[in-house]
Amino acid sequence: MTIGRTLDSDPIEEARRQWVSHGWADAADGMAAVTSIVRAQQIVLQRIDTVLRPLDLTFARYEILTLLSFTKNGSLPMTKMGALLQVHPTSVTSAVDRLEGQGFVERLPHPTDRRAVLASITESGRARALAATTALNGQVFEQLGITEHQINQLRTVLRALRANAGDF
Amino acid sequence: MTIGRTLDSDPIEEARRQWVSHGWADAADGMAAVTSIVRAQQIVLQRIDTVLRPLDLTFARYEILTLLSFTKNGSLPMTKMGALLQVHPTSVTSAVDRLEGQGFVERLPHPTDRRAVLASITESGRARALAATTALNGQVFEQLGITEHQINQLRTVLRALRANAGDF
DNA sequence: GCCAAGAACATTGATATCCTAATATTTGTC
DNA sequence: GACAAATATTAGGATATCAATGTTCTTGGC
Repeated sequence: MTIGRTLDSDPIEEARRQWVSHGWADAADGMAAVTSIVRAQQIVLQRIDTVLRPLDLTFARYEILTLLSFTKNGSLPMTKMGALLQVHPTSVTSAVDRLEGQGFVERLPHPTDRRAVLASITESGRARALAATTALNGQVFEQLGITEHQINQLRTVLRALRANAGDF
Repeated sequence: MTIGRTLDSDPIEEARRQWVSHGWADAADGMAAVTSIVRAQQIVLQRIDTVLRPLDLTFARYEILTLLSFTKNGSLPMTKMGALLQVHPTSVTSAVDRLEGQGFVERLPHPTDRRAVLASITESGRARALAATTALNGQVFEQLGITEHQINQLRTVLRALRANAGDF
């Protein structure tokens, strides 16, 4: 469901004007950029969830399935997945709980470390991941509504932001 | 708390390479852009929450307080706030519940529409909003770690994306 | 003008997710 | 061998979404 009807002006630009007139001009552009990121994430995640819902997946679970499908033998330790996907260990646990209940993943003991647990993708998990990727490619990733040049600007700038935050 | 240690390479670029080698080159850049947006939002929201936690606020509640502080008489109907901030009515209700419990907002009857409810900011709400803005400006909005030029690129591109999604 | 049907407003309850804190077990190190 | 670190989990709190509900307003047919 779309939230609210179309507004006559851009709320973020309006907020930016408020920042300037309150004497916070030095922070105005940064505030607008941050708010834009938050809003853009809401938009794309909503589209993603709409596409994934018929497949009984969320974006977090889709990311795990796809990551596992890319590995050599289809399995990774829980902690390793959390590190690669930048999510909390608890989120990995709950997501794998659900994926296991759906039959898309199974937990296996780590061969050498008895503390660790391997999450291993099943055949039906592979099939579902592929279906999800196909749907997302066609309905989201290729339909962002901005130019290829803008997409690459976005990637470059956000990579700088992520690098500065210590992401890699 | 930071999640995971520093990785040797960019996970998003790695995913992009996987996309290309699986024959999904047309969607690879869009996938990378979307994933970058999601990750960037995690980063900035985590910083924001860290700054706001000592002030007993979340970003959603901060947005409501700040919006109210910008209005002429410090009050707005619930629905109007939801439309301006692009959040669901239920989220507005729960956020105002909490703000009311904190004494930062009070509910007032709408003067002409008996269905509607006005949320009105209190004096302590104004003080808290100002303290939060000062903290966010100094510790987040002015410290994004990217250049002013990149900030403006980000605003421009994300504005196009939002416009295309029907945001305004 | 009157009234019934539909729309809008706010809320509640149910569900899912994420984050924080705390815990039990296992591993590694001095 | 003691002590610290790592791994995964559980429990609890907060938030967001969806579905459904009660109330009030608005509109269109008569």
